Amino acid sequence: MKDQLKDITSRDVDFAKWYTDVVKKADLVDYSGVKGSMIIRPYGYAIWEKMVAVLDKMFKETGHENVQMPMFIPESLLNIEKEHVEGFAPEVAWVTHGGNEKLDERMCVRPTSETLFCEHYKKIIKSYRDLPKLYNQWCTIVRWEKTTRPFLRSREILWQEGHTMHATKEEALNETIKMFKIYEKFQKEYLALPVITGRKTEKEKFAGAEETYTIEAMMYDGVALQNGTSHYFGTHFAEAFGIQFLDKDNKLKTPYQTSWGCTTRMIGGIIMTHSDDRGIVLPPKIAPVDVIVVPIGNNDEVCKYIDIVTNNLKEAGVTYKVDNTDKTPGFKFAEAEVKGYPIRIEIGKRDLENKKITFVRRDTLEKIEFNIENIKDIANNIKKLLDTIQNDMYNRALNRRNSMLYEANTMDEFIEIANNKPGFIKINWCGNTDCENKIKETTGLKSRCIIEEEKADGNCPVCGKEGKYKVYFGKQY
RNA sequence: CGAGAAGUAGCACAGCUUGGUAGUGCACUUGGUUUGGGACCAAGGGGUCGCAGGUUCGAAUCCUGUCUUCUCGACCA
Repeated sequence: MKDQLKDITSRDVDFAKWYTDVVKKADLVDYSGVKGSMIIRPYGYAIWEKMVAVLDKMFKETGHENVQMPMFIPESLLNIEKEHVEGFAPEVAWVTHGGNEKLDERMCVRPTSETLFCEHYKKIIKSYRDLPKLYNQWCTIVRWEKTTRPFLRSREILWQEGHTMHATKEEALNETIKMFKIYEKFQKEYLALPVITGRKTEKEKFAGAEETYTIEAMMYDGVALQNGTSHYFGTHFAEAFGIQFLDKDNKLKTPYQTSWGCTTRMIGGIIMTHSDDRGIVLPPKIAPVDVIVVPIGNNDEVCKYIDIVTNNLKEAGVTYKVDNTDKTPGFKFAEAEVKGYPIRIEIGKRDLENKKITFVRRDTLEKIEFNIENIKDIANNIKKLLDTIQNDMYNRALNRRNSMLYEANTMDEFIEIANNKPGFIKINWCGNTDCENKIKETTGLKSRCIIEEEKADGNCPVCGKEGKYKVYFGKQY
């Protein structure tokens, strides 16, 4: 068995090249003629569909409803909330009309839809009885990024954005945390990503937000990937848009707002966390197909067992595909590995003569012999193995991440680690943006998040003053 | 947006220096033999050389512009 597939650059030789190689080889995306606008191919889109199905269910179970808002935002509407416009100004894409019709007003393609939702909420929120409003939309947005990479950074972004309005501050804060926790649960349990979660610093939070909570995943190379955010806006937008409601006490009040979003970037996150030199490795819970069945040789006995196995899998709700192409087994194995099907079942006459079928785990490439006398039990065994793979993938990623977490008490220590070791560095931070900026200037590292469950127990390595928070710093994609 | 590299068949590339009929390998199609880690034989199909100008009798090749992709920075989910 060759260690590395044809045409895939080794992960440890050139991580960036490896990433684009596996993404292409697994047929997840293709480039289009438009910079930063990738074509998501059927297999890549199937992964997104699985993510959408799980998340959408979680959103609906927590009372959210889906809507579809306009794609264009008039300039005057975008400009209503000041911090928001300033934050987004550099990456907004403006629309010009090529025909004879003159646009009365410049419009942009939505970079995010807070303003559109606010305009709508102003119309439909009159009473405390209208609250909360818990809306979400699945759509694409446009942010004019300068450098683009498939899934990690594109100009057209496929995502989900939730926008909610609440009668009280407490309720809105709860919503912000609730959705943040849903993202965390989803990424840990389904994507097998051992994410680090916390609050963004003043410098790093979303334009216009009072608080931003973030999901930070660490990739194989120790670089951070921000995989989802949940924002609490207070009444910033609501005030700017003049949204008010009459409360039970007959007083006019301003509602409190949140928004939260995650994107196809998560697909990039899975790949950069779990995959290897042979191709992508998908966590079973998000893989479009659980099992690839590879027949070897072609005789009645093999066909018979293909039928038995697939019928059992079907009944048990395990998704599968049979590779009936006339390629050689070696080709099929390699193909199955590039695509990252969690389990491969090999059914061949040589095995059948010995009363067995072979399972191969994609994550470890371990071969497991299964006795065909227990064939009725095959689906249960596969289900158990899928669970094991899911757990093992999470634990391996967790161990790897933990091995790249560091602490620094002095600036010298910080610089030493930043220059020599990939990963995140934890410090006691005084809370001053100047210190954050200084770290960025000297090492290029930015704050990932404030760790809420840990208390500061030392001084800020930059200014030497008493630390207020524990904060992770790291490079990011 | 700054620095660098690349774009020739679906993919990987050669040809360019020194302008003169578009090449190789893999993939694809058909027929046959094969089948436990990327099979073999035979016959075939497919490209206005990223795009637009220019120089020239003649441009994949020289010149200018432009678009896309990759790498490294700065900016961001």
